[in-house]
Amino acid sequence: MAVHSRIEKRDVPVRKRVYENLKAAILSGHLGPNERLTEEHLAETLGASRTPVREALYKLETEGLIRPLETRGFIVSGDSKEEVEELFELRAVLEGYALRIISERITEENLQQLGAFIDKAQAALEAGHMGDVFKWNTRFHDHLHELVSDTLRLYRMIVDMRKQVLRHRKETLQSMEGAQRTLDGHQKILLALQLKDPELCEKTMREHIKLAKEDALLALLREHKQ
Amino acid sequence: MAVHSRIEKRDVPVRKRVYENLKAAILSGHLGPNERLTEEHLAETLGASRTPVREALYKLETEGLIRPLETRGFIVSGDSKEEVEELFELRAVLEGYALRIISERITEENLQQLGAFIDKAQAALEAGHMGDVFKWNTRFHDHLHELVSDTLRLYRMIVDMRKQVLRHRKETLQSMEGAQRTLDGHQKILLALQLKDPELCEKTMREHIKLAKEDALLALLREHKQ
DNA sequence: TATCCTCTATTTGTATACAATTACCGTGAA
DNA sequence: TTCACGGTAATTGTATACAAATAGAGGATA
Repeated sequence: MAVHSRIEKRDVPVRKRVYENLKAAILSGHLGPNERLTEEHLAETLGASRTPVREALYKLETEGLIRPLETRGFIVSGDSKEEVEELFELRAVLEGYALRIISERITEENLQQLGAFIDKAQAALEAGHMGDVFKWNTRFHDHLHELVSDTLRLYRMIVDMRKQVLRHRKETLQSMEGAQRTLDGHQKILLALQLKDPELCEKTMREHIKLAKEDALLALLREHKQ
Repeated sequence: MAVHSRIEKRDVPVRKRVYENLKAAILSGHLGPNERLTEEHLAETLGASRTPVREALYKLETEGLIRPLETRGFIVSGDSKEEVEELFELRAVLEGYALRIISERITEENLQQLGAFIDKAQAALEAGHMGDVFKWNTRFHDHLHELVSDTLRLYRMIVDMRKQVLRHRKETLQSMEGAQRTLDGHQKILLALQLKDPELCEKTMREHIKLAKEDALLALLREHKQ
């Protein structure tokens, strides 16, 4: 019967739980930039020993969410203008390339699905349901990403970076005109895909993400001012 | 026994030493693809405990050099045609973008340095010193990479991927005509940089790496045939 | 012989122990 | 006050211990 020990424990590894918790705390802003992280303290807080904590920390480091201090410990990566810019620039390059690949393998069904997401987002926008707009836009991107999930490196990089972007996007999509601009971008992307023009696809996606970069930078500026 | 505090130990962390050793073993082919890695065994072999070994393993995993087995342990990543292709395609994209950035900030001094590397490689080639050709070509790329070392993410990605490439390049540059082609590529890159044309820079670097991809694939094919 | 089961040896996940390093704070001298 | 120094606390690096999970090798049964 191999009963899993006692009652409560799920089968999810502690290391994973710690990692997810930390990541969530950072991305949600609950752990602010430049906040100091020590193994012991985290272990205590999260109810684990230092071993899984330290493994989670190293993973977060390679993902760029935290960075090692000169001597000891880590701090949450800041969101300086430079870092945000670099993040978006890289996304532009990688997702641009991804769209190029996608354009060579996309099916009619995929195209319809993407179109449906755009329509739903558009409808939500007109109804003023900003939360839904965000949801369908996210679906749009996720659907695209799934189409390169077999090119593992690329997929991982894109997903990693996209997760981090969410931190800088907290208040970006709030404005109606910003949301409309995003949707227009998605429409252009869909069109490029329909034309099955790799060059155009890459270019369009790059431009789309560069626009998002501008929004993120503006949001950052606003945040710092207040 | 417990006292290992004699004179011998350098200050380099065990974890780092283990990581370097493993990486070297994999990249040199000493640990072949699909070779199974278990923590205990590695720890014993490398004269360390499991803790640093396991940290090194996780790091190698995120770098793509090894991959986790379904249930337990890791294996050295294979070099299937698909993986090699993906690796080079991504390098083409990232290094292409890097060269675009570089073109906007490169100095006259840098240009001369790069030119000098090309000249030295050319001279070595004509003298038949293939080892030196390789060395100067490597310097050429390293010098370029240093110029984006401040954009940390990009730099890390590029350096990581380049390390892995070396594995597939063992016998690539052996042929004279292959080496000459590489050198011509470097010359074109330098020219694009001198023109300070970002678009051309990106395009040229992409093409250069795609050529290298073809070489690597040919070498792989040869290897598998024999 | 084939199949299923059980028991054991491996192997990993997590916790803990301990030594080495570094930061931090307080005290005393200039 | 400011600087220097010394000792203590905090923190990390590594090793080890132990429990949980899995694979693999017989052994029993048909």
